[in-house]
Amino acid sequence: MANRAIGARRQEILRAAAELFAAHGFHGVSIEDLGRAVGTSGPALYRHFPGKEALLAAMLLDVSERLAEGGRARVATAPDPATALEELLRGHIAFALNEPALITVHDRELPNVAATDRHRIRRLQRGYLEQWVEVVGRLRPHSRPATLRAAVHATFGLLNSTPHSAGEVAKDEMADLLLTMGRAALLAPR
Amino acid sequence: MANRAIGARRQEILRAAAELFAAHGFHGVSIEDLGRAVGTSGPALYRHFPGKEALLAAMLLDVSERLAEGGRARVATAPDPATALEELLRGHIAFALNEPALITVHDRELPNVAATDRHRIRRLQRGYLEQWVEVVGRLRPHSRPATLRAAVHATFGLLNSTPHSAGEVAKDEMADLLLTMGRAALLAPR
DNA sequence: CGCCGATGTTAGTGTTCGCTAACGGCTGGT
DNA sequence: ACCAGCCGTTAGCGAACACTAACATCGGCG
Repeated sequence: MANRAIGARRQEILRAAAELFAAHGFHGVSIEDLGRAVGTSGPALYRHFPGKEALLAAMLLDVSERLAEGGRARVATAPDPATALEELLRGHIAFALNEPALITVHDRELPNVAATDRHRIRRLQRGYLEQWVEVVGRLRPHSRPATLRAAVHATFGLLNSTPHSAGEVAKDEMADLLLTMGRAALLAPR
Repeated sequence: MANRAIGARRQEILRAAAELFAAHGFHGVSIEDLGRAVGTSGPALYRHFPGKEALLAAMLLDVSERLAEGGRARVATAPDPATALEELLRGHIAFALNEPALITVHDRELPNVAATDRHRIRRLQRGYLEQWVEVVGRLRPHSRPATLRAAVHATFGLLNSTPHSAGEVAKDEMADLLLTMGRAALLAPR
């Protein structure tokens, strides 16, 4: 069985596509560009994805699932809300630092996928956000849910800004910095 | 003199273009789309801008200048670093809340302008960032400049996330929330 | 050997894009 | 009245785009 490397090409394409989409935007990357990035030329991609839009959908679906699943696992094993928040922060920061291109595409290109996939992805994203809201809500019982949602969203903006300031600061220090800033931002208002 | 409304059409086009670029990305908007958004059809735009790219450049240049100039004015009249930071935060938040489309385009579409304009815009952006770094540096004298730059960048990410969570929370409350979160994030690490 | 599924190639199709060309009114100053 | 400049229009051009069609290569297995 050659199942060993099944989908290996797919993953390689997705990774390369993430870099290109992050750098130039979905509409700024052509099928030819995508092919060239993995050593083939153009239409070879249609052996792995039904189209450009479907490729983006697969990518966003994967990211959203990984974020939501990772968050769930971390929250489930945390003994208290404070630890849960700590874990959510660490998980998200690790993701943002290790796969900056994916994070960038994840919060920019949703409008470019077909309605069916878009709804599934949005539900996953909302589920992830609600995990955060619930945890922070226990630490800030006097804040309205709408306020909490806005605060969590703002925190995502903070954590996801990593790709734009890469390189200047070592990864470990950056992780510490983001953790401190994120925690302070989320818990400051009360 | 009809100088009264000189450039009025230009401004109208820029405003409409900002909305479209923010929603669909630079490459996701056609000249026809831009024309339709201001009631004309397509090539009429070439009476006001030499091309699509130049239109984006004009837009980004304007935003960057307004941010840098606004920051300079606010810092200059502040009696101490703490007040200066407060003013920088308030200014940026007001901008982000009042012109969310512009803020979005401002930190996404820089790569899409020609090299000459890109360099001018980047210098303005860097100047704005350095104003923040200098102010925060006085409040955190033990932090390295690189760390401060990363922290300020992350704060911009936090403040600019507004467009993505619009509507759920009233503008005034959102402004307060962002101010508190931004200040806490920037001052937390020491 | 022969076949088959997986994965690539090049050529070509219809559409859309940014932009130019050529032309037409409307308006305000002399 | 006339003209100059501003601001629109439609038609069309060449290039780039997403995608399809038809064919080639190759490894594993009966």
